Amino acid sequence: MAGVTERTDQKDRASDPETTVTEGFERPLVTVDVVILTLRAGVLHTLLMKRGADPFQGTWALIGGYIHPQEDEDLEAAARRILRSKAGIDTPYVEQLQGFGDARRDPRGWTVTFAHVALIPSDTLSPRHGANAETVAWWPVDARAVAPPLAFDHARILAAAVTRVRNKVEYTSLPIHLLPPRFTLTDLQRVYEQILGRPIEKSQFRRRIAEANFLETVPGEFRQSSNRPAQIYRIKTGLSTIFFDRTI
Amino acid sequence: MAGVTERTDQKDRASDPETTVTEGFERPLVTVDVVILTLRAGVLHTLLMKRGADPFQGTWALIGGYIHPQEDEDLEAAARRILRSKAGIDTPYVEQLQGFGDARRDPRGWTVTFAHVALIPSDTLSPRHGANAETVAWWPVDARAVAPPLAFDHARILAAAVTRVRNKVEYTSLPIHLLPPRFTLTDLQRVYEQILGRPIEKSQFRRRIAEANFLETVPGEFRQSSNRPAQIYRIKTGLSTIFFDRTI
DNA sequence: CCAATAGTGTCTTTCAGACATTATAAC
DNA sequence: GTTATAATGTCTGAAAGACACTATTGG
Repeated sequence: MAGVTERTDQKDRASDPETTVTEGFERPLVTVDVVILTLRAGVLHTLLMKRGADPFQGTWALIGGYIHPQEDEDLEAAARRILRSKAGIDTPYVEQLQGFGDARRDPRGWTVTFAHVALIPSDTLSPRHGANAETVAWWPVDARAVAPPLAFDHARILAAAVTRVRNKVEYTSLPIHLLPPRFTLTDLQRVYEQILGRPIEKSQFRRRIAEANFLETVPGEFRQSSNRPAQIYRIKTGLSTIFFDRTI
Repeated sequence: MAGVTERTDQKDRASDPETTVTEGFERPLVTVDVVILTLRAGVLHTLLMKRGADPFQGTWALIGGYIHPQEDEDLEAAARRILRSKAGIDTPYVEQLQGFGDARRDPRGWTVTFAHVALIPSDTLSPRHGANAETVAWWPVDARAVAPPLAFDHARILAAAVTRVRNKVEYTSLPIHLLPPRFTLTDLQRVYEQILGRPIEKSQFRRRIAEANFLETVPGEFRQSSNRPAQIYRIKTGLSTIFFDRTI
C-alpha cells in the first residue's frame, strides 16, 4: 500500500516493538536489477558485472542499482537509467519480472529488489561502459543455467527471467525485440527456434505470423544472397508485443 | 540487485548528489498490498479498508502494510501476515502480482509496493477483524471497475489484479481457489463462467477438466437435491494451480 | 408420469501438422 | 542446367464446438 495510515503505522509499531530497530535496517533496502538477454551466434546470453566489493566481491552479478527518487519517473525508468549508466545500453525492451525480497538473499539483512528483463537485438555491439570495461561481460545461458556462480540470489532471478521469456515466446511476438528493426521471416523463425530449442515447421510458422498481423513488408526491400531473395519485414507502427490466440 | 558494491554505491551518490537527501525519503518507502478477491452471489468482490488518516483520509484502499523484517520470511509471508492481522483471513491462495513504484502515487513522495492477489473461497464468512470492523467491507468488482474511488493508485492495482485473474482463468485451474475444498463440476463451471463472463459448453468443459487431470472424485459422496445427485470432487493431493495446454 | 439437473455420446467443421510443389536468385 | 533458400499449396488426422441423448433423483 502506498502510505498506510499514520494510525495503522503506530499500531504496527506498538504491537511489534521488535521491528522498530533491525540490525541497520528499519525498513528494507530497495534495489532494481535487470536481466539483460540477447542472442549471440544463436545462443542466449546475459550481461553480468563483476562485483568490486563485499559482500560477494569478485563474484559475477546482475546489473542493478538504487532508485534515484529525483531522477526516476517510475520503476521502469529506473531500470532504463541503470541499463544506460552501467551497461551503456539504450532503449531496449524492458518489462518487470517479479519482486524478490527476504531476510537471506543479502547477508546484510532484509532487502527487496524489483527484477526486470531487458531484451536487446542480437546484432547490437558489445555495450560500451565507462571505467569498468573488464568487469562487464556476456555469459551464455545454457539450459536455464549460467556458467559462473552468481552473487546473492541472482541465479534464481536469472532462472526466473529465462523461464519467463521461454514461456512467453510460446504465445507472443516477444522475439521481435531480439532482432534489429528489419528482418526476414526466416530470421524470426530462427529466433523462435533458438529460444524454444525445437524446430518449427515453416509453413505453419508463417501462417501464425500472418494471422497475428503485426508485421508488414518493407516494399521493394529484399535480402540478397545466392538464392531467391527474402522479403524484408518490419513491425507495424504502434504495435508492441502481440499475444497469439494459440501457441506458436 | 541485492546489495550493490560499496564502491558503486559511493560512485552513485558522488555522481548524483541530489539523491542523497530527498524530502523525507533517502530511500523509497516499501509496502506490501493485497487485492483480496472472492465470489459473492456469483459476482467478483474485493475487500477494501477505509483509511483513518491523511493522505486520503476516509477513502477506501486496498489492504496493505509494511514489511516486518524480524517476523516475515519473505514477501509472500509478509502478505499473509497482513491478511491475517488486518482482514482476519488465513491461508488463502496468494500470488505476487506486480511491483508499483513512482514519484506520484503517494503525495508524500517516491514509494514502492509489492502488490499481491489473494483468492478466498466464496463460502468464507465475512472476515473477522479487530477494532475496525466498520472500516472493512466487500465491494463488487463489475467490468474491471470498483464502486468507490480508491486511494493512491489502488484503482490501477485493482484493475491489474482483475485483468491478471481473468487472463489466467482462461488457461489455468485458478478458480479452484475460489471454491471450498469439495465441490461439484457444475460448481466449478459456474465459477469459470462468472469470471470469464461467458457461457461454457458443458461437455467441452468436462473434457478439459478430465484431460487436465487435477481433480478426483470423493467416492460415494454426492450432492443431493430434487434431481440427479452430483458427484463431489476434490483437488488431487499435492497439486496446486494447473496450466492447461489450451484455453478452457 | 413430469421437472430438473447430471453426465455421456455423436457428428460436423475447423485447423494443426506434415509434406509437396513452385519461385527466384547466383553460378 | 544445378544449388540453395523463399514462399505457397494441399492433404490428412485430430480435436474443438455444437447438439442430442441418456441417467437419476424428488414430487
